Amino acid sequence: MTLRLYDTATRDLRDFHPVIQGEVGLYVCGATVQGAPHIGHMRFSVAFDVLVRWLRRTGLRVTYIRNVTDIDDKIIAKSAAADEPWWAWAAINERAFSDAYAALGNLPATYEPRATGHVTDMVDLMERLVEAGHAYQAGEGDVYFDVRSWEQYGSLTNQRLEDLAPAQDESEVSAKRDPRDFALWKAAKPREPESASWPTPFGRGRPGWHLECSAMAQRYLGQTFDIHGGGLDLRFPHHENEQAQSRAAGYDFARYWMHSAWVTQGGAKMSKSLGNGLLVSEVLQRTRPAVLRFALAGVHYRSMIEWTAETVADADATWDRFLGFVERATERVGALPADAVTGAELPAAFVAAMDDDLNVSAALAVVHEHLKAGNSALAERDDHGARAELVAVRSMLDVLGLDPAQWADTSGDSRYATALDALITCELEARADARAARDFATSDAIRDRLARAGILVEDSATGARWTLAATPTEDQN
RNA sequence: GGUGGAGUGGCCGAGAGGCGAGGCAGCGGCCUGCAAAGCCGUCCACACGGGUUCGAAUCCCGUCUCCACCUCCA
Repeated sequence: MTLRLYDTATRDLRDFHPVIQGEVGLYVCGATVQGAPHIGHMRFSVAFDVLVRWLRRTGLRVTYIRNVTDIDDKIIAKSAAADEPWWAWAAINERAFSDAYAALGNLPATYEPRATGHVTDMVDLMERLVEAGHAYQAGEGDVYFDVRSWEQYGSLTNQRLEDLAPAQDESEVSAKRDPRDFALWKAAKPREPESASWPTPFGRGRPGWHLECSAMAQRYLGQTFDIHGGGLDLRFPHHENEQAQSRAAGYDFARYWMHSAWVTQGGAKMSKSLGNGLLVSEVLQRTRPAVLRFALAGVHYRSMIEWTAETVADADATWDRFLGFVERATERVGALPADAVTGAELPAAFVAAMDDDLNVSAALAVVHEHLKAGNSALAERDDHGARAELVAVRSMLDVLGLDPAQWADTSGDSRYATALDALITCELEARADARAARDFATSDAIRDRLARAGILVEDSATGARWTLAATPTEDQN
């Protein structure tokens, strides 16, 4: 069984064969750090994190590049409005993105290059394109890619040049040979800070968005690499332009193109301009990070996720089921060594699902089957069976970045947890005594009192255990 | 207008010619002093209209609805 991935360029599933046996180069377009991340931004990061985890789990060595676009029109405009230097504004938001990526359990990228750190690479690429006759200087220091010089323009998104609507910005059109030509380089403007421009043979200016990614991908992954990813909305013009300029410069560039779908609200794409962007930081105030990750990662990466209260509630319930089993099983059979999870042989059905273009829904169905078997084993006091299913469940969830044992809350001072457990154990002992004496009024009063504090009591086959309520109850604020 | 995608049971969501997807909620049962958790059962759907086929949610033809990109966007 080989991995099959949906290639946006060919619009079908293709067997995945890396350029270099055993290694994968993956470039994913990261964020333009003009503002704080909303949950829609996390969709791509989670989707490609699952891809990276799966590739690595199957034994491939993955070089994962996720760039940061830290110079662009909006960053300059917003920083000016906020009276901050553009680079400070970019840094603040880059930090917010990094925090959000980490909070959702995304593995760090191998390298996370910033556009401003690769200006010379971009200028080199631009000069090469000008020399080859695929780009030209216009006006003060603008450099454009000549789309008519490149016959294959439009091949990524299956569009013909004559079908593309011409750009509407009249002021820019004048300098271009063709209104569909796109900027490789933008001349410095008098009102913009001088630090936001760099010298080039064509004059001072700053890079266009598309050029950045072509240059950085080549710097870290070479002239030909395996997979280029990003959000679906980047297909055109961004990725089309990247491919055109890279190939026109003589490089093969990406061999597979993958695009993740987005998060919608009321059917519309979540975005700040529509005012429906839920900030990650806001959502995490009332939703456990693992639940947010599950909500984003539990659906196929090419399907839209309509975000409602029920989306979160569903994810919450399922996560509790995962967590509950792993905790109960671990209490019974003891903690598993790390390599028992990461080195376990995965159920064949799970492998088949993941190999089928990362079909996480089908993969999760396999998880649920093993979870059910594990719960049954626990009920039958079959420790061998319970352990085997614990290994299966945790190893599968680990591939999705959702191993409950890894999401255990280790924040804060463990002395508090120990003290809390001791106190609750006292309560549970008192309750057990009352139950033994068939004084159910007392035992229920204890249970109710704990419940009001957000502590849930379960009577398992081997005695009472307690958990914290998943979501803060309604009376809290 | 061009390009790409989607419509599956109360809800979420896989599948893609015959075999139970899975989950949530509901209902019935088991377990429990009662609960909770868990387990078992139940709920048999595929936008619409035709057609092909022994057999279609899955193929073909037509229709409707929705979304996205074509301007910055994960």
